[in-house]
Amino acid sequence: MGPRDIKILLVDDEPDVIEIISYNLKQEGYNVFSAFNGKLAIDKARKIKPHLIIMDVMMPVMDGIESCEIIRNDKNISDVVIMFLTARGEDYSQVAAFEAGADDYVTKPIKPKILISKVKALLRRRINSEKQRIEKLEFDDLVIDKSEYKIIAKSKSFSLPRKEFELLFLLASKPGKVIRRDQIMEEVWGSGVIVGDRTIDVHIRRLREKIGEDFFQTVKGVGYKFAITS
Amino acid sequence: MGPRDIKILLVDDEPDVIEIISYNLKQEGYNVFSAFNGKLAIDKARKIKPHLIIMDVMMPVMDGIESCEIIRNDKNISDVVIMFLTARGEDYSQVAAFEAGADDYVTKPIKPKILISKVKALLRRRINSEKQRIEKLEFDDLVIDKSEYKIIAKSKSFSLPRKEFELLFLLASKPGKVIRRDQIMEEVWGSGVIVGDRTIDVHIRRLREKIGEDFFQTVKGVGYKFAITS
DNA sequence: TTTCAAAGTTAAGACTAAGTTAATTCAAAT
DNA sequence: ATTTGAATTAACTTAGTCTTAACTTTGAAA
Repeated sequence: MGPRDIKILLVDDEPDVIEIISYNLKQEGYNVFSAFNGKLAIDKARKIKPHLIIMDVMMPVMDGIESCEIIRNDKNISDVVIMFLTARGEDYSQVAAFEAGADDYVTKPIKPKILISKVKALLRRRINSEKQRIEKLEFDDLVIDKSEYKIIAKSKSFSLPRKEFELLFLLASKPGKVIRRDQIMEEVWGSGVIVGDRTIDVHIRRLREKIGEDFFQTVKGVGYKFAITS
Repeated sequence: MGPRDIKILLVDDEPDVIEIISYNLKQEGYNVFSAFNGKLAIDKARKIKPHLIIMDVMMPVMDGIESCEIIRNDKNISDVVIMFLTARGEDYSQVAAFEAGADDYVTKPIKPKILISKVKALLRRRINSEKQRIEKLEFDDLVIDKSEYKIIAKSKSFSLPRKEFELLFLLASKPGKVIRRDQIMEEVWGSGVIVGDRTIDVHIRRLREKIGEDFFQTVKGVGYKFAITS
C-alpha cells in the first residue's frame, strides 16, 4: 500500500492552511481531500472514507472536537486515524482532543516536515496493526523470514537484496497461485514507478539462481507462480 | 514525577461513578480520562498510555476482566497498573481479577479517601519498582544495562551517549530482527523530529567502533539488525 | 510449421543507499 | 564566558543493487 492509495482529508477554515498542507502531502504522493468545517468534513468523510483526517480544533459551524466525536461514533468510518491541529497554548484542547478520540495532535504553526513525519508514523502504526501480517513462510528446504530479511535454502542461510526478497516473498506467500506481472509491478515496485520490460525477468533469473529453478514457474502472457515440486 | 504527569484512565458504565471518582482524582492533581466500557477503554489506553487504569468489573460490551487480559497482552501498555472496582459480595471476581493481571481491587461503595490512598500506594509502588526495574540485556561479552546506562563490552565497562545507547538497546532488544530505518527514527528520535539522512549511519558507526563491527549488520534498503555471530 | 510476442540471458553502467570523516552546532556544566 | 562532549550535518567515497540494452530462446496461435 503506497502513499498513492492513501486518502487524507484535510479540515481547516483557513484556505491558506489547507493550501500549504495539501501541497506538502501531495508532494509525498498522498491523495488529498479538503473541507472547510467540521460539518462538511463529516459529510466528506462518509463519502470518501479517508485513512487519515487532519483537522483544526477551532473552526466555525462545528469544531474539531465535536466532529471527531461524531466520526468516532459512526461505525462506517470510526477506524480512521484522526490528527488535530491546534494553536499553541490551547492547553485544554490536548486533553479534550484525546478524550474525543484523537490519535495525535500537532501545534501550529506547522513545520511541513514534522507534519509529514507524524503522518507517516501514524499511518504506519495503524496499517501495521491492521493487518497482522505474516512474517515467516516455511516450506521444505526453504524458509523465508521477513522479520530478519533472511532466507534458508539448500540448507544455507543467506540474505537477498531488497527487491529480490520482496518478489520472492510476494510469490511465495501465495504458493500455486499465478501472480500477474502487473500485480508484481504494483506490489514490489509500487504504483507510479515505471521500469523497463525486462526488469522483473532479471529478478526472477537471480532468484532461480539462488533459490532453485523449480520454484518459479513462468505462465506466459500472464505472470509467475511459486510452486513446491519436491 | 508529580501527579500532574500521571495519567489515570477511569472505566465504568455508570456516569455517576465516573463523575465522583474523577472529581476526587482531579482534586489530587491527576490527569484523568474516562471510558464507558472495556472496549473503549482498551482503545483509549492504547492511545493515551495511562499509568493507572481503574476499571469496573461488571460492564456492558466488554467486562473488566476481559479487557484487563487484553491489555496485559498488549506489550505497549502491558506495564500499566490496573485496579478493579467491584460491588461487595461478588467474591469470585476477586480471584478472576488477579488471575487476569490486576494489581489491586476495591469494593463499592467507594470511600474517596480510601480510593485515593490506594491509588497513591499503587503508583508509588509501581513507580519505585519501575526505577529499579532491571532492563538488562546480556550476551556473551556484551551486557547492556539500561538502569545505569552502562554497557560492558570487550571486558570493559563504560557508558554511552544517550542516542547511541538507545539505538543499541533498540537493536539488541530484538536480536536477529531487522529494524527498519523509519522504525529506528521513530523509536530513538521520535516522530516529529527531523534529522538528516546520515545521522543514523553515524551513530551506527560509533557503535561499531565501540562495541564491535560484527554486531551490527546492514540490510540495505531496509535497516539494521543486531546479530550475535560468535 | 511458421511466426512473433513474450520471456530468458548477460554484462555493463547508472543509480542509490550506506559508510566515512571532519567540521559544525548545540547544550550542559564549569 | 568557556569548556566539553554529544549530536548533527556536510561533503565525499564506496559498495552493491537495480535497471537497461541488446541479443537469444521459447512456445502458443495462425
